Order: sequence, then C-alpha cells, then structure tokens
Amino acid sequence: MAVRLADVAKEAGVSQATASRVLNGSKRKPSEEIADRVRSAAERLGYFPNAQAQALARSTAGLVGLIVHDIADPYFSSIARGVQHGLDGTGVQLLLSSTGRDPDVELGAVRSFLSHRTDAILLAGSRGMSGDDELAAALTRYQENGGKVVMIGQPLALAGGIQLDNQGAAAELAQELLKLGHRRFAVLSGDQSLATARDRVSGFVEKLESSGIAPVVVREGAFTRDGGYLEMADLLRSNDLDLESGQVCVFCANDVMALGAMTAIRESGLRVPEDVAVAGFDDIPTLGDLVPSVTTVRLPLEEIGRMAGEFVLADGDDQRRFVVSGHPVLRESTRKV
Amino acid sequence: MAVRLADVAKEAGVSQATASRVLNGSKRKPSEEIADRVRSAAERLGYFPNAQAQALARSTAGLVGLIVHDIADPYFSSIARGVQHGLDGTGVQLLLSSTGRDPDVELGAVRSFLSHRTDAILLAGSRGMSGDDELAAALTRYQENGGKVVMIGQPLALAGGIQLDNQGAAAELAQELLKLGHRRFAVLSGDQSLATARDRVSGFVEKLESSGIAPVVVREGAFTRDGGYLEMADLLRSNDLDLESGQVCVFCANDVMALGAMTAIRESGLRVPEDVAVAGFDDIPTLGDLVPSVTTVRLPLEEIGRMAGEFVLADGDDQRRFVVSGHPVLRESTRKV
DNA sequence: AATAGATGGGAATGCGCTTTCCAAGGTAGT
DNA sequence: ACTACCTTGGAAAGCGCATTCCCATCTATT
Repeated sequence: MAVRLADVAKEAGVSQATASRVLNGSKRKPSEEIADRVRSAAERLGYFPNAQAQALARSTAGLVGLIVHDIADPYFSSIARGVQHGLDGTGVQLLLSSTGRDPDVELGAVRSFLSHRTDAILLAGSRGMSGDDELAAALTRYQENGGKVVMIGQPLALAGGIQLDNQGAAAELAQELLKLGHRRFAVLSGDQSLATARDRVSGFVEKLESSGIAPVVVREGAFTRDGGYLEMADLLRSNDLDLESGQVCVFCANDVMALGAMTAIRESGLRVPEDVAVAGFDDIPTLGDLVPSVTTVRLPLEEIGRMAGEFVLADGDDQRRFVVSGHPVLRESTRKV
Repeated sequence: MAVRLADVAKEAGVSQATASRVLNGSKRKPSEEIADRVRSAAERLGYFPNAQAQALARSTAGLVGLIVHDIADPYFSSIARGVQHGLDGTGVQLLLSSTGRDPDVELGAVRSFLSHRTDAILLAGSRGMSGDDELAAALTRYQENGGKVVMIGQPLALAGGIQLDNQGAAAELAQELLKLGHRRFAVLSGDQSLATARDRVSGFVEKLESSGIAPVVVREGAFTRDGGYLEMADLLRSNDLDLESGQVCVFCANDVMALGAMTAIRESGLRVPEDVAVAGFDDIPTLGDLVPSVTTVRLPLEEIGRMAGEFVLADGDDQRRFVVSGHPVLRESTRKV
C-alpha cells in the first residue's frame, strides 16, 4: 500500500508526529491552521492509516473476535447481528469464526484471535469445557494479558457476560403447557453435553415432575434441525409415544429442532397440533410465519448480542454477568385438543 | 501482551532471526536440533506470534473482509458460512460487516477494511453502485494497491467473483409455473434499486411476456420479510388481484418476502395455494419445513460462499467470473387448483 | 591440499505508526 | 523586566516481527 503518514506529513510540510496528532484522535490538538493543512494533504493523497501499524504502536487492535457454532443457524446469526449493532459507530471490527462446534477449530479460532490481539473474545453458545481444557487455558492466558472474554448464552467460570435463564424459561414454558391441559410430554433434548440443552431440558422436566408428571420419553440427539427430524421420526416409528392414548406434547430443546420434528410428524401422516403438539425454544425470526405457528420461548437474541457487543467495549475488568430471561410464547402448535 | 519472539529466542539461546525462521514458515529451515530447542522454548513460554507485527513486516495481513447486507438474513448467513468454509484451514481470518444496506455504513466498512489491509474484500448482495460512487472509488483504489475485490451475487464492472444467473433462473421458474397451468401472476418485486431484485423480476416477467402473458400487478417494496408481508397485505386489501376470477400465483423476489406474503395471505383468510399460490427465490434452509412447502429457486448459497472464499485466496489478479445458476424447486405452494 | 560453493546462524534494518521527550516560542504573573 | 509556566511542533525511540546481508563453518570438486 502506497501512501503513508510520512508522505502526508511531507506534503503538508509538517512533521510526522504532527500529522499523526491531527489525523488520529490524539490528546494534543495542533492548531487549526496546521490541522487543515494536514487534513487536506491526507485527502489529496488518499491516505488511509494502516491499522496494523496503529495496533502495533498503540497495542490495541480495534478488533473483537466472535466465535459461534454455526453462523447459518438463526440463533447465532441473530446474535451476530446484535453484536454488530452493539459495535456500530465505535470503529471496532468484528472477526468472525463459525466453528461447527468442533473443539479443535474452536481452539484454532481462539489462538488466531490471540495472535491478532483482539481486544476481546466473544463466545456464543455453550460448549462442554472442562477446567483443564486447552481452550480454557488459552482463554485464561488471554485474560491475564489483558484480553476480555465475554460469554453469550452460557456462563463460564472464568468470564462474565450475558447469560440466559434457560432453565427458568423452560420451567415457565412447562407451566404454561400444563395450564393448557397438556399432560403427556416427550422431550427431544438435543446434545446433552451442551449446557444450553441440558438446562432447558432440566428446567422443563423438573417443572413437570414438581407437578407430578414424568415425560413419556426423553430422547437425546443432535441440537440441530436434522437432529430434531431424525429423533422425531425414530420416535414415531418406535411407537413409544402411544398416541392412541391421546395427544402428546413434544418439547424440543430449540426451534430448529422443532422445525425438523414437525416435518417428521407430518411425513408420518400425523397432524400438528391435533395428534402431536410441538414446542421449541429461541423464537427464531421465521417461527411466527409458520403454519401452524410454533409455541416457543422468546429470547431477545439480537438484544443479547447487542448487549454483549456493548459490554465488550466496557472496562476490561468488568466481569459482571447479566442474566436475560426468556418467556413463553404460546402459539397454535400446542393447542390442546 | 507479554511474550515476544525475542523472549523465545533468548530462552532457546538463539538469535531472533533463527527463532522467526523456525516458528513461522520461512524458506530457510534451521537444523532440526535448533528447531526443537526453539519450539520447546516457545511452548514453555506460551508464545503467540503477534499477527499485527507479522502483517506489518510481511505486508500481508491474513485477513479478508466480508460485507453483507444483513447477517441475520438466511441468504447472507448461508453465504457467510460458505465463505468461512472456503477459508478453513488457511489461517485466514474473516472480518465481518453487516451493513443494513446503508451506503454510508458500507463505505465505512470498506474504509475500515482498507485500514486493516485485508488481503481481499468480499461484497455479498447487490447495491446500487454508480460508477462515480465513493464506494467504487475506494474499491478501485484498493485494487490498485493490490487488494482483491470479489463480488458475490452481483457483477461489478471492476471486479471478478461469483455471479448468480438470477435472470435465467427466474425465467426457468416462470416457465415451470406456466407448465403447471398458472396464467395469472402477481409480482412482489422488492426494492428495484437492487440489481438482484431487478434481474429476478425482469427474468420472470420477460418470460411471461414472451408467452403472451402480462402479470396482473407488479408491486415494489422492501426486499425483506416485512416488505413481503406489507405489500401482500396491501395488495389483498386493494383487491387488484380479483381473486374471484381464479387463483393467482404470486412471485416474490426472495424467500423471506414469500414468508411474509404467506402470512399476510393467511391473515386475510385466504389459503395457500388454493386461493393464492406463492413462489420465492433462494431456497433458504427452513423453506422445506414449511406447510405448505414453498416453491422457489434453489441457489447453492453455501457453495457460492465457499467458492468465493476459495477464490479470494487465489492469485490476486485473477478476475474471472463464475456464473452459478439456480433451478426451480416446485413444491406445494404453487399447486395448481 | 586448495578453493569454490553451499549451509547455517546472527546483526541490523525496516514495516507504518504512536508517543514520549525536547526545544522553542508565548503568555502571564510579580 | 524577569522568571515560571503553558503551548506547539519536531526528533527519535520504540511496538514485534520478517528479512536482507554478512560471516563463519562445512562439503564437494579438481
């Protein structure tokens, strides 16, 4: 890249130091006349500061890293959008890594972020992280060096961030479904090594049990659309649900699972909600446009992302945790018949 | 950040040059014994190269910038996922900017990418860019300085990239719908200042007209879910469709618009496809799980992103254009009754 | 055995910028 | 009028690394 600060300085007939002070928010403001000269020189030459060099000199990069499981998943893309908004206008850029939930890729991403000296790392979604994990170690070292780690969605011993009250919200949902008169439940739990899935399921099931009801069946599977589809199809094939005894309400640990499950239900010739009621979790954007519309727990995903984006810019030692709660949204898919 | 290459070198008892050669893929490979010493020293100290400094010294950053209109839109998030995949294993990191289609934000993002000396800039989605645009100017300067510009989805005079044959695919869709027996069409065109929307609509309409059919009505609106919803609702209220004369097939310039439109249709008490048939464009992931399933044009979005991600790493002067075609997927929403 | 050539390691320079630290000029206070 | 202080611009020292020379040590050639 061609034009450097030194060129601008020469063009303006001032020292490089002065040029730097004019063009980049320094404490010291040169006189208005000189400033004008510098600015117009910069303009004329088409000067762009080299962020790398600035980062090196300032030892702060103006970058934050965001790690998500899958950017194509509406859950994460909504969060990403929020983060982006939270960062708007600050000049901070977002480094994105979509890891496909692969721990190695995740570790690689964190390492890369460390290398790029991102000012903060945002981790969205939960992961089974044991304390002696390499990932945990890398993050800890990062923090020791002044980096900020912010969790989105799941707490982490070592970091603050935005938490979701998955358990509480799931309990609320269970309560509402009970109120509607549902008594027979199945649970598609997703991958129980994920804290998010675990909390949602435990919140739901415990609430049921405290009302004296045990789910007919709880099935584990992938925490994805296909996971929901496959498990539901399998479940229907197994006949464990004993649908002759009446409608069953299936709680899916997230919305995309619910989507898959609903397709499986339809493909086996059953109706939602008449034969099988379905509830999801997250309230991803398209959910309201479905037929039947799907009961879920509304999570302010974008807002969560925004909070995280803003929080990231705050004081580096701020380790607060914000808990965001979600609330049930009852729609047609859980109509009691 | 604490530990530098110099520290590693000292720890290993070698010069910084040697340490550098060992740790970062240099041509010259020091002897195996020395290399081991250096590597173990690096390990012991927990050394991470400073990407900023490397970038400065190497004058290449290992970054590419991706600009999308809205990362929460499945169209773009699918592409982003593909790009990420295309970059996998290369060590290149993705700088993401979701601009909300705001030209100023877009320009800001490009400027920021220039500052960060990204090796390439990927622009997804179309934009009304006149030749004398500031954005075009910035991109041109970027190219002159060795940066690579890659368009995804829309051609741009100054850059290569992956194009979509929106027009051809839309024509194919029209053809198929005609084959199904549809004769009365409405078009929700989205924002016609976007080349993507324009091409899709023109391809569709021209095909109709070459068969002697003119759409009953073409309505412009936002290229979003809400745009589809609002225009459709409005359209139904206006009664321009004259539904008593029979089923109308509504072509929406993208899938999320179709989603919104379908909700509007249902809310007004009509049925899809019995009263109004609906077709979209893109084949976003959730589309097959809907009821009724929605006819659309399948675009290999993720594949497109992946191609772009890989293309980006190719020779800087490679200005080729790849044209990706899409094909109709007929589903229930356009069943002829 | 003598020398050209190859190999391996180190000192030093530069990437582009920020930021002390200095010096010079100005202002105010007594 | 003189000292004390504030303001302004400039010189120069890094920030952490890659890389170009350069020198020393080895190997191959005749």
